[in-house]
Amino acid sequence: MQVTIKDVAREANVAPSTVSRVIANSPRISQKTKERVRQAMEELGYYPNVHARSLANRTTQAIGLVMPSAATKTLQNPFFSEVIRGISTKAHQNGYSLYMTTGVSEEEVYEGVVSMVQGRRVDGVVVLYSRTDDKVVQFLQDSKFPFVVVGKPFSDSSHVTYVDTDNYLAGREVTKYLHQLGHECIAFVGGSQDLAVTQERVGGYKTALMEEGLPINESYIVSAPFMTTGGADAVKRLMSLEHPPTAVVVSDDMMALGVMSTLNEMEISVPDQMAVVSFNNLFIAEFSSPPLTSVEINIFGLGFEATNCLIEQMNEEATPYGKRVIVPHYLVVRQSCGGTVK
Amino acid sequence: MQVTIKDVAREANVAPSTVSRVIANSPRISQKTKERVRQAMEELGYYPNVHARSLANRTTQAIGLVMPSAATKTLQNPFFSEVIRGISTKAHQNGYSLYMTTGVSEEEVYEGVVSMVQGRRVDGVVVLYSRTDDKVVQFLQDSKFPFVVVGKPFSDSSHVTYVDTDNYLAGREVTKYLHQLGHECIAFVGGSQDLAVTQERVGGYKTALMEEGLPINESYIVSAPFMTTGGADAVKRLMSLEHPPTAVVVSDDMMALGVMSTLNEMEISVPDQMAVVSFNNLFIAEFSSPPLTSVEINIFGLGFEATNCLIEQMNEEATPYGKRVIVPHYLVVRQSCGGTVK
DNA sequence: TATTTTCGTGCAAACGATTGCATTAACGAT
DNA sequence: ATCGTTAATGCAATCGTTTGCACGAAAATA
Repeated sequence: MQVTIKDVAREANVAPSTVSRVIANSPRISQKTKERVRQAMEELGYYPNVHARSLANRTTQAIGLVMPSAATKTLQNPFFSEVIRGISTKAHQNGYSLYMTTGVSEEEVYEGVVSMVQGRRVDGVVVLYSRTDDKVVQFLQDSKFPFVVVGKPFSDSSHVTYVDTDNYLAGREVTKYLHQLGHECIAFVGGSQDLAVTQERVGGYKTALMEEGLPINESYIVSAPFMTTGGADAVKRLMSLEHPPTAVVVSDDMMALGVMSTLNEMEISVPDQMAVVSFNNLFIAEFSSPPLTSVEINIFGLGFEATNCLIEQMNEEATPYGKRVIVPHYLVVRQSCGGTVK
Repeated sequence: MQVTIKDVAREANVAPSTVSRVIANSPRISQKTKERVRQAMEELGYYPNVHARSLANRTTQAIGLVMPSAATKTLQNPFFSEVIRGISTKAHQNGYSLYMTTGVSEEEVYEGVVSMVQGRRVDGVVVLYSRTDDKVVQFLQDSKFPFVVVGKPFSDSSHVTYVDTDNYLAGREVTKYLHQLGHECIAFVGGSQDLAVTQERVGGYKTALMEEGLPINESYIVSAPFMTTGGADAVKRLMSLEHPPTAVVVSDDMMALGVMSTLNEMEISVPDQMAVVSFNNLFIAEFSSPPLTSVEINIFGLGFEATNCLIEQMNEEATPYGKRVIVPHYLVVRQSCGGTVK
């Protein structure tokens, strides 16, 4: 049977309430009693029952994680391990632990969130993706529950707190970078169009083209829904154009891997015949051949900052509504873009 | 304020206990009442408070995850995302959710486990790594708490339930495969020596050499503690030997990536001058250049099966102690080993 | 019709903490 | 010696469920 607070109380010759106050380190308890109680806790190997505690003080010391549905391949992207590492680091520092539900469909994920919020299983939620018209964000907002989004939420983003990379800027920068290297025909390969990241990055890409006086060619913009495998189709489509591009901006390292692998099969050499630049700077970027030039977006930092905001919000130290944090990024130049094109 | 069971009871004109029984779908409640109550729940948007529930029935419907400490790079290995995907799929199917603590040091991880077990936060635990002399496994065993290990636990493995690949066999097979291709000088690059996987795989490797009548050359066996970067040192050491190997067994795809990248820098071509084979068959294996020949170990399945065992154990349907499940593996041949060496 | 079963429900005691308020003892001030 | 303070602790209600047992009504049996 479990050791309860009463056992400790009995052992230390005090009331349960006193033990509780010792746990909370209340100044109202004398030093002497505290020591006696602590000793008793030690001896009996007492650990407070978290559920009793949560029930009584209406707090859980847990943060909920909302991930894309387990069915999708998205989850395989090391991006997630890394955000979670950031989240869990900050969470741990502040004594929170992590809680996750999953579901195979979006509907199930949604149900999971609802019951974790309404069932008071967590004190706050980090949402790890953002797509157009998302029920989850809507729900969290309506129930006035503390939450923060990693990435830019679509709906009403002015009222929700989120942590993001300036993807628009990053998209613009890499495109300009390619132009500086001498490329005039620059394509864009992105993930699912209803992800905010994709839209932002493609937006930056277009702006850059305009600013540099290059034409925007819609057939240069392709989206490949399935991460790596999708890359293959995208590349084939691009290369079969009358004027195939000489450089390509890929919206994710994983996808870039797929793109390069396909180019390799087609015996198109990177970077000589095709420059490739991508985003996220996952550790595999360093070890691909050729090593990828990629935008470091500090994924760990995104998770860490998000959790930071969430904790502020839960403690009601937060700005009333809708704080946004932009984590800085920078381009890491490796070999996939080669040098200047003559 | 939260909607409680009492509110529902009032609304439906029954006692709270009846509502509770409706939730549990007890056969003792008439169909008519059930409907009335369900309607009331619907109307009020009732969700049971999980903590009250856990407190009352001493069950949490949650599974704890023990991961290597967040400090290590280990966590970046996509291996983890994939096991977790397996775990969460099975967990979700059976109405369990996942709970994780982390810590920066091993000590903190241990403390996390203790308080999650003693605090009754979870009903069972999946341990995602196994090293020599592990306090966590020891503790779980001593407290007779349901748990299962992914990978082989060292201590007293006969009494603990675990799910694993036959790493010994796999190590033997790939080594023989390389020998069949004509290689005589086969090296082994592994991760940390106190991980069970490493020891098993190296064991299989040695056995194969013996069985094939090849000498065991200790300087051919190197271990590289830090995943990818470590690969560099390992390769350099191997290539500076008087008789450098012509093939290498690498104990993990990630590390193999590092190895190939270093070989690439040293202008040693894979597979022409060096054959590389590795384990895990992560999706990146397919997209590296050259694509990696790797042992598919069904990581998702490991997680899934582990959770399955755990659930059996928690329901006390399990064999008393120490069940072991071996998930089958097979070699996926791609291009990193080339064809037969003359 | 009287008596026993069965069925459907309610009562109230757990589960293991927290916390507002009451209580007691000690102590200095009058 | 009495009173008002203050400091340290205890009492008991509360958090929102579950569940063993009791109870009354209806159905089945005698």
